[in-house]
Amino acid sequence: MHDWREYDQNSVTHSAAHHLVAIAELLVEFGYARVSDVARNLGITRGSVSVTLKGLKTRGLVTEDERRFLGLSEEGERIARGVMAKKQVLKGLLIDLLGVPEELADQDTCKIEHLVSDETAERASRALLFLRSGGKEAKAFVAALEKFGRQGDPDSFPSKEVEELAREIARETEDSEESR
Amino acid sequence: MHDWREYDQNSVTHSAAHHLVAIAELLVEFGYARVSDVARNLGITRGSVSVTLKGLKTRGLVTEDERRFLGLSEEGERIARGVMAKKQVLKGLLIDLLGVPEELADQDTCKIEHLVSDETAERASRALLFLRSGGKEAKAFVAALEKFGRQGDPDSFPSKEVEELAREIARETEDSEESR
DNA sequence: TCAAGTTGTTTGGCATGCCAAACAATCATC
DNA sequence: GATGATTGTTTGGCATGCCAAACAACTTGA
Repeated sequence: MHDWREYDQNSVTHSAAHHLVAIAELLVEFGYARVSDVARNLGITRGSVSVTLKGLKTRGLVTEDERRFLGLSEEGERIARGVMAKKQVLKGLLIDLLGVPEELADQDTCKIEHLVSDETAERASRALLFLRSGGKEAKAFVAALEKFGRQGDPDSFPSKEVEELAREIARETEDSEESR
Repeated sequence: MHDWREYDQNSVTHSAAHHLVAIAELLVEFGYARVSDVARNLGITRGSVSVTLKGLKTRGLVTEDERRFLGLSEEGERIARGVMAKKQVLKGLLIDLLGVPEELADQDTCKIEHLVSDETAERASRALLFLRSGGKEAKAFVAALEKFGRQGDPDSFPSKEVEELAREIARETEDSEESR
């Protein structure tokens, strides 16, 4: 049995994460954030934001002053920073390592940003830092990978080659599970 | 404004994807799949599965014979294969490239498997195939990355270093957006 | 000042996706 | 063939998260 339903069993839901990030971004960009601003930023109605933020205030993640300006608690800011950092790192890795177009990298990471574990994100950061360190192994790898990538015919996913690869990985994983 | 709500705007939802994959897996492993088997595999009740599959049958993704044995239509199997292949490829990349422990790689990819675009998955496949091709650039890169990774102190995510990296990427992205 | 716009909230509605409980139908075993 | 277990379905309930609409409380500009 898979624990697959953990997909939103993080400290905050996908929705909450985005509300927090929106506030953080607005604070940086404009110096303030109100319900309307968050709604505009997320592309949803003020009513929805109002309701969601009520919960986040109760949970002590979001603050509001007497002039209805929103802020983030220490915890709220920590979460927002974590989500934002994950997104940027993953996006950077997709672009720099895999050569994904920026637009698409943005879409993909937007969906998965808050789902990736801290450890995986940390490791991704290391890889990206290494890639950007300009070391010769990094340069050689990216160059060789790009050349290698061109060999593939980009028909619809998954290609037969990829399916074979997937089967291989599945076999390996099963083996290691059996030996437990 | 972000298009962040596209996170389940794929051809199938996270839930549906898992139902399809469960059927596919059961068919391979046992040769048949019934509602109960799917429920057990997913860790949810038979009632929930019954309701969900009703929809998937209507949409022509799942079939059922007179003995209540479930099957996948061509389209359903295509989707299931795609999701499974994405998961395996991403998992392989996390393990082989980033050195993520298998258990964690499994958890992470389980959450994001059906959210990643075909193109990104295809590129990830290329990278993994290259890594496994045994070329000298690949070996040198993995070795150097592992060494490089050890330099970091794995405190809580995101470390200051990672935050700085994230800010850098954000700056680059903003620049490219402005110049549009 | 007062009409018009902006803001935040509340409410009822909808969709997804899960559960538990009650059923009916089928199998299995003695 | 009766008993008990397994199977699939239906139903009402709950939680999340969105919308639209109606509202009250403000700004703001002519």
